Amino acid sequence: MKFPDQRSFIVSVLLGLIAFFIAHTMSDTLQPQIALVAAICALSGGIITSLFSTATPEQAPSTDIKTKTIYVGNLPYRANEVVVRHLFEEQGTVVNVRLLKDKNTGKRRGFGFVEMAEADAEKAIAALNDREFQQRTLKVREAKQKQDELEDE
DNA sequence: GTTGAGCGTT
Repeated sequence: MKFPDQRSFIVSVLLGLIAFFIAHTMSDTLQPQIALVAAICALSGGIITSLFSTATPEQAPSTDIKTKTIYVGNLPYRANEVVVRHLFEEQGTVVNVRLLKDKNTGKRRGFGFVEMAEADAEKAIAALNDREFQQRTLKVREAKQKQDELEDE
């Protein structure tokens, strides 16, 4: 039998041993069997805890899908996130949309990022790049990686 | 209220 969470198993064993020694040092006033019972209780308690802690190994399936971030440039300033999301949803499921605004003025800067599932993202890039959108020709590329994300891989 | 190449905010 393999423990899914080895760390909590080790912890439970250590707790059992500690409980055993504590009970053993007091065994002149206690029955020797009580020390053994205490150790078993601590050990089984730890095992049950470790089993429950790994009872939910799977996360939300939506966060498990491989997603790709798409750069969208040359957007009209008046375009909002809802409209952009709608445009990309023609090609697949949109996970997230971010249109960058100026930090100080809060005005839109005319480009943004759309996050989609990998397969949908490829489709969307091919279908929407150089496409007319509100009198403007969109620039749709695969986004460059952020600095923070370079460390993960 | 304006502008127009670009790759980054909670």
